[in-house]
Amino acid sequence: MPSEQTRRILDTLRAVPAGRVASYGQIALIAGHPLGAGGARDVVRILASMSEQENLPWWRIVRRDGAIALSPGNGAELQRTLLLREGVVFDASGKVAEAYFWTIYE
DNA sequence: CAACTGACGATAG
DNA sequence: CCTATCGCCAGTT
Repeated sequence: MPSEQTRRILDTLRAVPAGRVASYGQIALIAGHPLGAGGARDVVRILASMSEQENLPWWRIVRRDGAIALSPGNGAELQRTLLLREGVVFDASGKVAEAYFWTIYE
């Protein structure tokens, strides 16, 4: 069973609108986690093991610099495809433009 | 129950 | 600009 904090993260993840992306640290911050870099790890672990069973939009989570976090061959290609399908655009370096990052105000 | 595992991120060099 | 390190700790095996 997920802890209270974990559920908060799960909830925050589900709040990310389609066509938008969010960083691990951002999710942690919104979920009220001890932040910086440590909190992001929680998001990572949670997504890494529970994304499938929890019905989470794991593909909308990217690194703070906008790059896909997954290793190539481990789902990175799939993630990129899913995001493109939602209207997210990648720049020449294979990163998502900052403009696509989610903000809690909308 | 102990060990293992990381989809990160900030900072320093 | 890039690489290397360190911190962080729940969830899975």
